[in-house]
Amino acid sequence: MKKCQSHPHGSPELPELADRLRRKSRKVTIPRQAVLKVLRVRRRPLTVKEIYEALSPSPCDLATIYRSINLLERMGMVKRFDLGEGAARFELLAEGDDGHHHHLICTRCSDIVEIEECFPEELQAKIAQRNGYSKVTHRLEFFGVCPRCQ
Amino acid sequence: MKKCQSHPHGSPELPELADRLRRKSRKVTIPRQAVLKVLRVRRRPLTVKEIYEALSPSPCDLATIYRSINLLERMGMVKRFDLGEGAARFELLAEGDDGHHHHLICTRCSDIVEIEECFPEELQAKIAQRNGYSKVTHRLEFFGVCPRCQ
DNA sequence: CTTCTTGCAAACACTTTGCACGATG
DNA sequence: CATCGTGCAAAGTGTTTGCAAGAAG
Repeated sequence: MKKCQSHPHGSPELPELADRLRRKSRKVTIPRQAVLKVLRVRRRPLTVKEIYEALSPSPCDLATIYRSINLLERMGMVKRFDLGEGAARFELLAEGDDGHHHHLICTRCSDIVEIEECFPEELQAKIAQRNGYSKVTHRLEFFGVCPRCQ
Repeated sequence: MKKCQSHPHGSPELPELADRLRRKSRKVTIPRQAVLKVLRVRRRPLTVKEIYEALSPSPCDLATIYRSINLLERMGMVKRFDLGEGAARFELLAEGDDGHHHHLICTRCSDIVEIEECFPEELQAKIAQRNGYSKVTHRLEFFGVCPRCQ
């Protein structure tokens, strides 16, 4: 009797995720479903350790989470972010979404807000051109002190 | 008979660096001078391993490089960059320079170009304000394919 | 001669991998 | 039942730390 939430935040539902796995002839296993579920329920980008802890009291091996998350990343279902904390963070991606967006992170409590703004395209084009680079993208994250930590 | 180069790229000279150390009552040791020298001669941000290799055939311990670089960072003489490669990179800072700038990195050969453009201030202010964050900065790096790798 | 640094080795945190057992399709 | 995934343990990075020997001021 599971509630049929309509994609809050654009998060795909679990059955859809299972489908995506099957379509690529990947097995839909307990750990993979669990990882997807955690990523879907928690909104902010999670570290592997956070996923692991969210999975207890019936956790799976850390190695399994790493393998799952890497698979999901290769399949384009999950996006990896490096917020410079030493550990990578992962976010669920809606189908077709390339996941390009940025975050604002509280340097005190690690609260994370998703940001819609992006680096201006014309400016990036100018940078690419001036240096003769092609296929230029960027990685951009903001840091500050959140309201509650001030 | 060392050439008295005038700060290319704004890099401080070695004696000046030694002075900065002494002023903070830190000892001017062989390894520290060596690390500073490597950072000064090579222009691009270097990893600890690169510094280590540049130091051979008379290298010092890796731990010493880590300790030196951390000290120099705390003293504001060196700036750490996380370009998402797993290993941090370090650049020499001119005195007074906070080192805030960005890079364009070739995803094929890891060539690194320094970029003068920055994320627009008004936009950043807007982001900070909308989310109630204070003291907001950003980390921004560009990735692409350099002319030679295309 | 006192204090700070170094080298070495061990310890750490995050992540990956080899292999035999186990579950999925 | 063939294939793929898991748990476990070990190994691999990048980085830090404890400690005794050594160098700088």
